[in-house]
Amino acid sequence: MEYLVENRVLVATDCIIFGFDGEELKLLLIKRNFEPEKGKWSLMGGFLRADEDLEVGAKRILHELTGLENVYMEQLQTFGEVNRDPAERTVSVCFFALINIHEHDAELARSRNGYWLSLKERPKLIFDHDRMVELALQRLRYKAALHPIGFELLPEKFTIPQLQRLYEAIYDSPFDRRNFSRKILSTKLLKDTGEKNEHGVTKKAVLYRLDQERYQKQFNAFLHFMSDF
Amino acid sequence: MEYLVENRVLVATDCIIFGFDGEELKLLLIKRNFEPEKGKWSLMGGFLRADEDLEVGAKRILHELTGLENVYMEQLQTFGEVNRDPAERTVSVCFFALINIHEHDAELARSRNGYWLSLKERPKLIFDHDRMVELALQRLRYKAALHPIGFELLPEKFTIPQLQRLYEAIYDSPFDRRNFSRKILSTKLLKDTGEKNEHGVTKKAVLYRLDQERYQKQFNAFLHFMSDF
DNA sequence: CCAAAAGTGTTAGAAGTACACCCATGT
DNA sequence: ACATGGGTGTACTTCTAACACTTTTGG
Repeated sequence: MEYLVENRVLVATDCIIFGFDGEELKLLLIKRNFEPEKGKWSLMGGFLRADEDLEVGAKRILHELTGLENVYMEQLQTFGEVNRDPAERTVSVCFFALINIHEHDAELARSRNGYWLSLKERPKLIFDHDRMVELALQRLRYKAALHPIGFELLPEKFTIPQLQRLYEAIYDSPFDRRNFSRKILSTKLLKDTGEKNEHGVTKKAVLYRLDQERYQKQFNAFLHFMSDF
Repeated sequence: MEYLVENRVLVATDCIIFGFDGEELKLLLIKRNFEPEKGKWSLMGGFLRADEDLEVGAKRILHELTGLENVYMEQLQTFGEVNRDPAERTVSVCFFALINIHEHDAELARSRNGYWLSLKERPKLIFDHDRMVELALQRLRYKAALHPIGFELLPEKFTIPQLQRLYEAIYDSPFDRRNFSRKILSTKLLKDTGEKNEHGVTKKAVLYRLDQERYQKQFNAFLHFMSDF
């Protein structure tokens, strides 16, 4: 009795894609050139296929826009209000992804009408996508305060001041340089590469890379990153 | 093209219902007297109706088993592997609930074949329900270390030793009495009722109640509860 | 030589942890 | 009077937060 076709709904996946350009957090958003809501901005999304695992579907959708695989991606929440999509009953399982903004396939993104927009100054999005972004930001802040996920947004080699600018962007507030660097180094998650940043216009900063082994081990260890948060 | 009936799936809701009997954490589980998997144990679940918001559906399903409303309930995660339900493609949005075990409608639960079983010694559950319980416990531990949600599992008036036994059950490890009580009281979330526990066989402990006003305010404030965690 | 960003150390206060003694109650 | 569990204080250690000077580099 409960297995009626009328009770089946479309399951969609929407993806909040974060990037960092060295100055501020960005979102990869779609300027829709298709119906519904053509011409408006939305998250990247798509429908789950009948023969596809949920996580696989989410990764497929991310891949279709960025060309990337093996990306940090986490399930955020499922949105299921009856009228969230005016066209048809659709339940959306949201994911958020952290990617290195310089590594994605920019042409592919552009061909799908994807644009990197400032998180803070983003346009209004369709449906309940604004709520999704809000929640994703909240989750990112929460998570990044306790777990070392920020690195996912940076290139392989990065400096501590770069990392600090990232955290300042995430929390939209400044941190003390000395305390920040001490705290980060005390986690032992960074390895000195011996190299120095060539792009600096002043004193060149030391480039670090993640200590992958420790990173894997400590990932769920519940560090205490941003105490001021 | 994507709006095919074949791409529609059933959306179910499963609910991990936690309770605390003063000694250990319990789960409200269903001994299935219906197909599929008749005779086996499962979480309480049901299908989302086509005209029903997701959260409303989850609350309906919880209500059908416990008779309770206004329960602490939080979305856990959505499980969507293709073959998770062998009978038909079903995506399950999981919720977990914290309830005061003495307040639910025991007859109603029994009439639906609901039984409170020990979390630690629970039987194997059907489908991917064991994973759901694991994840729910993990989330409960995570959350309870930072937010004051434990109170949801206790009666309106409770003693600090009771609260401590609850936290010890959640983390399956002992805490120091003196530090625990100092830490809890320092949050200012408890109000002394002036009454004392009548059930004690030795010294009677002071009964507290939540300071609702502060509770609401501080709920998202990111306290640091169990530092030993 | 000046401006701009990187690197580093110290100190005071707060919070966390470990630990011991006294009190109230029922048997 | 004794066993059981409740209540409280103190000292030690660790973490956090605030803060200033020196170094490197390009222009």
